[in-house]
Amino acid sequence: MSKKISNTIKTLRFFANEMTQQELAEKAGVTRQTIAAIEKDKYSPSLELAFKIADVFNVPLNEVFSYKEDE
Amino acid sequence: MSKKISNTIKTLRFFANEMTQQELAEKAGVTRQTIAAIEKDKYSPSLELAFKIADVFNVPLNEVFSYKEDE
DNA sequence: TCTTAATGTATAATATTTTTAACATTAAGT
DNA sequence: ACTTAATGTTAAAAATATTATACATTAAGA
Repeated sequence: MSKKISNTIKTLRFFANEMTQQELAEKAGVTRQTIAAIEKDKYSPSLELAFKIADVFNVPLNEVFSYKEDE
Repeated sequence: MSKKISNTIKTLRFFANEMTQQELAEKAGVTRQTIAAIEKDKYSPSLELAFKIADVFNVPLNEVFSYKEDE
């Protein structure tokens, strides 16, 4: 009944030449812990950070984050 | 040189039978002030709220929010 | 086996978003 | 002119995201 945000960051990192969390963090302008927390769904990022992460991978935001019913 | 988030909430409200800020706020589960602040670019919402707002209008997130170079 | 890079995790401090409450202004209808 | 709904706006509190620091674990290579 309720929707949740999920993401494909780990996969995207893997296909981006196995980019590390650290590298992604630097390119997105945040710390490694922030990336780790988001990857593990500890919390959902700000819209701005979501856009920045998508930009790093050169994909639209909806290829990184989706909002769907959680099964 | 820097990117900024902009949104089309006001327009979307207008085309959604002139939905008020108050109605949108209720449907998105936030207060009217939050909608007003976002409409006026006082700050960018959380990713979750961005998704909820898009859901209210039944459009993808990128039809509500965009992240582009500011002129 | 030893090192090292990468990741997992936790906690307290800081920053940002969101709420609550309040009052002002605008536009429309009567 | 009066009323009312909608919006503009502000300030302080509460909630959530992010940082900084620190230490543990894992996997891979020398």
